[in-house]
Amino acid sequence: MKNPAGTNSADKILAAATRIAQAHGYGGLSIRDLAEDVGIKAASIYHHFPSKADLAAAVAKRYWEDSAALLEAMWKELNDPLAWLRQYPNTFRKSLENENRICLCSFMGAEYDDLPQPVKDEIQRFADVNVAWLGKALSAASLVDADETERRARAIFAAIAGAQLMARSRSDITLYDALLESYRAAGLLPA
Amino acid sequence: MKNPAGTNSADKILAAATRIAQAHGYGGLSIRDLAEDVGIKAASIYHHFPSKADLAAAVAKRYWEDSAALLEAMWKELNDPLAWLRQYPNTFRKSLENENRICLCSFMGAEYDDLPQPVKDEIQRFADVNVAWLGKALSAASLVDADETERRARAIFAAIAGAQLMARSRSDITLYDALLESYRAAGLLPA
DNA sequence: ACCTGAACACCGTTCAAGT
DNA sequence: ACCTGAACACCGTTCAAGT
Repeated sequence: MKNPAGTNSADKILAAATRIAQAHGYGGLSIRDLAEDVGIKAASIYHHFPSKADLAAAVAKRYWEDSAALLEAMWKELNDPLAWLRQYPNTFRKSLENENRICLCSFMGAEYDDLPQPVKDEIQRFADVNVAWLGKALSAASLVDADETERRARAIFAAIAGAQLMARSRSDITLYDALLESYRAAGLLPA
Repeated sequence: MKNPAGTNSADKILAAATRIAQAHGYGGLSIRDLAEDVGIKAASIYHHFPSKADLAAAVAKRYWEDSAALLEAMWKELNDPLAWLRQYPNTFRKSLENENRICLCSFMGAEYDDLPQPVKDEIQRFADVNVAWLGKALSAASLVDADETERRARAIFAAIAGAQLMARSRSDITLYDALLESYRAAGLLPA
């Protein structure tokens, strides 16, 4: 590695592109704006990534990799299964705190029809990683029957994505908290 | 009224624009494509709607009005509170059946940052109408405490939107059904 | 390797001119 | 009233040419 992480152009482009895509989606990710953000010309972006599709796929790949690392760290940091499930929604809350952004996976889920296949694949990996982690946590907590953990994990993931989306469309992060509290009160998540 | 509903140009434009927006969003709604869909030239769209923002606001307005009428009809057709709550997710299922489209409100919720204010307002009305209806149904069913109905109604709406989004990103309508079943098993919706 | 000007195809929008 | 071709200023994207 020549440079520390985040200091070379490709890293800067990926970081800026992620921020833009979380607020404006794939369609709203403008190469000209992105280039200006990074401090180069639009055409120069294509020196680092062969196309917008490749760039977006790289963004989505790094996105789920970072998410996996974060979940792994949380797993090691806490040792209470209920604490894992308590903490989990916070990663989605962070996006809203970050200027009302949402999960890349949610935005691109909406844009699904217009996504290049490689981007679709990486986006699905994000959901897979999250659902798998939730399944592990649910199993450890012994909250639902073994043959129901996978289904429940998916339901929790979908419901949290929906809560994030609704909170964004009201620009109201307290709505996100209230929705999560309702999920807990209803029994979808442990109280 | 000169023509039956849906036969004049403005109606055809609104219907086509709605379909496009449910698949590609506000940003993905191209006036040129829309015009071709309707069989006129792009410039002619502006004879019926002064701007894209006005068109989108009209689309969103009609969308929640249609939704309100549909919910009203369902209310009158069935007389069992539990049947209302059973039937409700079907309206969202219909969008997915219709070539993997999603609720206009969900897509534009993601695009929130890029929406003209009049469009934002109409989109919020859709959520308001749906949450209010769900609240009425929950009250009638006496499923949750009176001071919890509003919160629960919002939670159900958000969770269903999330399920629809996740199902779209997998192009898998059976996933939508499975998620709804999990919500019921978990206690978010009546079984 | 890294960057760029210029070109291309597209977009929302306008307008004068048609029926 | 309703429609249109042509034009405008713009933008994402590409590519050949620079250093």
